[in-house]
Amino acid sequence: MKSKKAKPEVDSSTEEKIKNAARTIFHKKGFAATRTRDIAEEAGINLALLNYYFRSKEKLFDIIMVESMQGFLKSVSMLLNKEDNTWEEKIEMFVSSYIDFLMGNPDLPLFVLSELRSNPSALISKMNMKELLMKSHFIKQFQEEMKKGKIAPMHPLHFLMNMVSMVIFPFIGKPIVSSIGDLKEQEFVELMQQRKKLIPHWIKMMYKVK
Amino acid sequence: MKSKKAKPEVDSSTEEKIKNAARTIFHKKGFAATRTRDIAEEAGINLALLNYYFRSKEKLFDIIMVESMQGFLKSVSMLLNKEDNTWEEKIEMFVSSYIDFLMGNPDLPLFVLSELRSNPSALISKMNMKELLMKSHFIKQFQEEMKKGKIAPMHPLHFLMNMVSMVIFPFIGKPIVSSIGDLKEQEFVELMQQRKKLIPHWIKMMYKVK
DNA sequence: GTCTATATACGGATAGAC
DNA sequence: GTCTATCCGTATATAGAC
Repeated sequence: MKSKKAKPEVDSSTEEKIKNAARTIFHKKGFAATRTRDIAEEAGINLALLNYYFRSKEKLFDIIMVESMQGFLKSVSMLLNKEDNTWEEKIEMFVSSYIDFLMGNPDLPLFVLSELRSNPSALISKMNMKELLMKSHFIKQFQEEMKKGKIAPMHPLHFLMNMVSMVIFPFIGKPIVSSIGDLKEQEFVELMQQRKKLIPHWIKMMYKVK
Repeated sequence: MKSKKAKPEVDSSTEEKIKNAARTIFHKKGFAATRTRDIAEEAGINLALLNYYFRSKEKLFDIIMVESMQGFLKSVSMLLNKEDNTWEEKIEMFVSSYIDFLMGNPDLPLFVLSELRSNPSALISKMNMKELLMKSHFIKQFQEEMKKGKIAPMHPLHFLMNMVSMVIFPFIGKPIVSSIGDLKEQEFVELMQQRKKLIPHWIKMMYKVK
């Protein structure tokens, strides 16, 4: 779109301001419900500038979407592929850092998952997550434990789904959860903090062979 | 909208056809991305008829939304308030019936949760889920177990979130999950069938006091 | 690069014939 | 009740001045 200057500007160049505004609003409302006017206003610039920098709403959206997917998956894959920790340690690190990440990006999971529904194969196929996750060192460790008989045998996907779901779901269901539990924002945060310790504990318990 | 006939027609009256079409498309694409023209086409009728029966897109949407919320919560609250089973039995019944329900309505959870984000307090406040769930017989049973020291003490919300998330998340994340695991539709179904037995087992394990 | 003004397209809703 | 044709608001995108 625009060539980088030799001396890069501060992070709030016009282009960055638009991207940040777009990220905020796309995450909150999704592609279809977002109006470019709202992005322009949020960014404090004029509507025409948005098209000057990004040509179209779709193009801007694609950029945000790719970055969001990367953020969504980065911490997962990074941790899962470290070779120098036990799988229990990795779970602790993953759960803790992912909850922190989601506290700063609470709208991201619902955004990614619901946009993926409208747009099934397009992006997913590009980033081959199968290799990334199913053949990761972490999954291998997990399969080792099964061989040793220390945890019950099952498809590794169950394990992955359970861990990720327990971390992510409270953020996806935040409105309902807060309503059911009658939680103020601060109380929600406290519950999430508790889960950093609780989830790894639960995971260690739940797969034990009797 | 339209007064019921004394002899009710078959289920595929025009009004029902439109509602069914609307449900399908709203669930798949959400409110903003759905065009009334698509609903009309899916229903096999003309666009004008849609407005004749439901006045506006919003009105039609509200009807679908309320029904969806009820479906989304009905099986939860029904089972949780039965008085004549142990909590372990209730978990088994809930998980099994809810997974079956979601197999027939795979798009419903993501639909409800993402529309709730745009429309926070509107509907949620109407159906007071706090009373329904937190004061349910099921939660009381759970709290009894904690008093007896049979399961570790914690906020009941953790328990609720974990159970619901393990059931729902695979459906919400189906595109990603299927991509990661390289699953065909049939394989996905098999995994879900397995979870009917696995989730109750995991839940019994994970809260045990050492 | 940034703005104002405007062209153009699209989607929801209605008028009116049958 | 159901259709065709059309209106009209809204949102994206562009032209053109500064």
